[in-house]
Parts: sequence; structure tokens; C-alpha cells
Amino acid sequence: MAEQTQYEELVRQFSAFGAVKRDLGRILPSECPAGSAAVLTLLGRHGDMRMSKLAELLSVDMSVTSRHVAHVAARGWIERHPDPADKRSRILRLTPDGLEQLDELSRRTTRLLEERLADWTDEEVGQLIKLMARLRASFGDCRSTPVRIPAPVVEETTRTPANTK
Amino acid sequence: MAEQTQYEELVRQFSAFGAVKRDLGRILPSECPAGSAAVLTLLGRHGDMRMSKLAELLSVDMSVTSRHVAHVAARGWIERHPDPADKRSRILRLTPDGLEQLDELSRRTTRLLEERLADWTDEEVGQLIKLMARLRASFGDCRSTPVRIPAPVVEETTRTPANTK
DNA sequence: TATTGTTATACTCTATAACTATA
DNA sequence: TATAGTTATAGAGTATAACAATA
Repeated sequence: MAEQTQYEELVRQFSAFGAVKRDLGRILPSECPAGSAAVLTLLGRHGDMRMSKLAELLSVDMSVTSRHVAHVAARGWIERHPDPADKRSRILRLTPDGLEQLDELSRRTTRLLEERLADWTDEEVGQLIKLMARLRASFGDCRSTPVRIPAPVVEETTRTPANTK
Repeated sequence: MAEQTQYEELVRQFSAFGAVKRDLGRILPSECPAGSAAVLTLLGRHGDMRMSKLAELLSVDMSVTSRHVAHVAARGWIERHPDPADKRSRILRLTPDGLEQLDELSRRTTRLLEERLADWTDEEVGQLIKLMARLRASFGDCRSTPVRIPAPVVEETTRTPANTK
């Protein structure tokens, strides 16, 4: 259990992390934004799967998944096959073009990280991976546990209340 | 220097991190989205500053900063004072209401992190903070060094080229 | 001329809700 | 009735470009 000061610092780091994500986003092919890249990456790593499984791996709503999938399918990077066992479902599969796109993504991101993390040791990168994976688990495993937000504390002053409309 | 496989795993963790950010975002007051929270946090931590300084700390374009600042100013959480030394510039300052909003933010995020990271040690949280700070430095310090993106490798096949329109 | 800041526009990502088709 | 997936809509975040005011 950590202290409040540490938590505030952690939140600041989370916020600032956006700049890293954007830097990474800038090197993506213009036809393949981050959402598409995530779809290709997960299909390459886990193999064929249905929409609902992909949505779970992406940790986003299925409606969002559907949009990303439509984008990559329109470019011929994946195919959507009917599932013989359940006609409501569709099985997603990388095409050869999709595999090639995935390779291109890998080349670009590796190149960027080689440059940005040139002075990081193998072990440091591994540490960061491990901690971020644990972070994701700590959040993801309690996704069904929304934290109670208590009503704001009403302070005993004569000040005009903050606008909380 | 790390291996390509490690870099690919790191990118996957970066991508999945969005779920953590969204979980954190869900507990924010409806009037105070993440962008506003970041403005208040940085003003609380670094004290009064001008727009350009804030934009640098946020690592976003000043146009974006301007929008966030307008949002929090409209709610009375900050004031924009003219800079006597440079009439083009505006000095941003937290108001008492802004300070109170900042306290509320701190309470909420601390509560969430206490719950999510209940089984993390103080040291593990410190490790993550340290590595994310270093990551930010590694990226931020080379912001003027856009990575060269070589033309995609044309492979020797008879396959129809990928659509790179 | 260069810099500070604002505004208009456009794009990506996301969630909610309504809907279709199938189980 | 419940579930898999799609689509319409709305909201947040961001960048680029054009602009106004001042240095």
C-alpha cells in the first residue's frame, strides 16, 4: 500500500504518458491508425477469433471494435468468415496483406523505440513491461467493481459553492 | 539496447494502457474531464505560469492548451491575469474554487488507486513512477528528432500490392 | 518579422442506445 | 428472452492553419 503523494505522482505520469502514445502514433501509416494497428497486432498474436473475443482483448466496447474491424477489413487486411457453429458470429482472420501490414508496423515501431530507448538496458525495458502488465491486470481484473464516489464534502464556509451543475 | 520482441511487447502494453486511463477518467467529475484535471494539477504543482509554459508541461499544442484553459476558466477554477511584462501573454492562477476542485480530484483518484493497487508495495509503485518518468524523458527529449520512415520494402512477388493510396 | 494566444476545422478514439439477426 | 454484431450519435482529445495583438 502506497502513500497518497505517490498516487498523485503516478496519476501525473499517466497523464504525461499521452505524449509517448502520440509520438508513436505519428509514425503509423496514414491508412493504419492506432486502432487498426491494435486489431492487426492482436490477430497476429492470438490467431483467428470472433469479434467479442477481440473486443475483450482490446478492452473496448464491441461497437468500437466493430468500427476498427470494418476499417481494416475495407483495406483487405483481414477477412470476416461466418462461424458455422453460430450464425450470429464472425471469425476474423488476417490476410497475407494484413500480415505484411503487420510487419511494416513492427518495423516502424521497432525503429522508433530503438532510437528513443537507445540508452535503456534490456532489463529496464523488461521491468517496464512487467509493471505495465501488472498495472493492466490490477485494473482489468476489477472492471466490474466501479469505485464508489462519495458526495463531495460540503465545507463549512460562507463561500459560494463551486459550480457542480 | 533491447530486442525487437521486447519492443513489440512494450508497444502492446502501451496500447492496452488506454483501459487504465479510461478507468481513471470515469471517476472524474462530469464538469472536469481529463484535460481540465491536468491543467489544475500542473498549476497546483508548479504555481502560476503562462500559457506557453503550461502547453510545454502538458506536452500538447498551445491551441489544445487554450481550449482546456478556457474550460476551467469558464468554471471559475483559474483566472487569467495580464502579464505586465508582455501584453501578449496571460498568467494563469488557481482560484480558491480551483484549489478545492483539485482536492476533490485528488480524493477521487487516490481512492481509486488505493482500491486497484491494494496489493502493490510502496516500492513497486515507486518503480513504475520512475520508469514512466524515464520513458517520458526518453521521448520528450528528442521531440525534435522525427524518426525517418523508410519507404516500405517492395517484395519480390506477383501479389497485388497492398492498397497504400 | 517573430511570438503569444485564440479560434475554426478536421480527424481519431470512445461509449450509449437503437436496431437486426440468430440462439 | 438473450446474445452477437452493426450503425447512428455524441463527447473528449488532438493537430494544423488562419488570425489578432504585441514584441
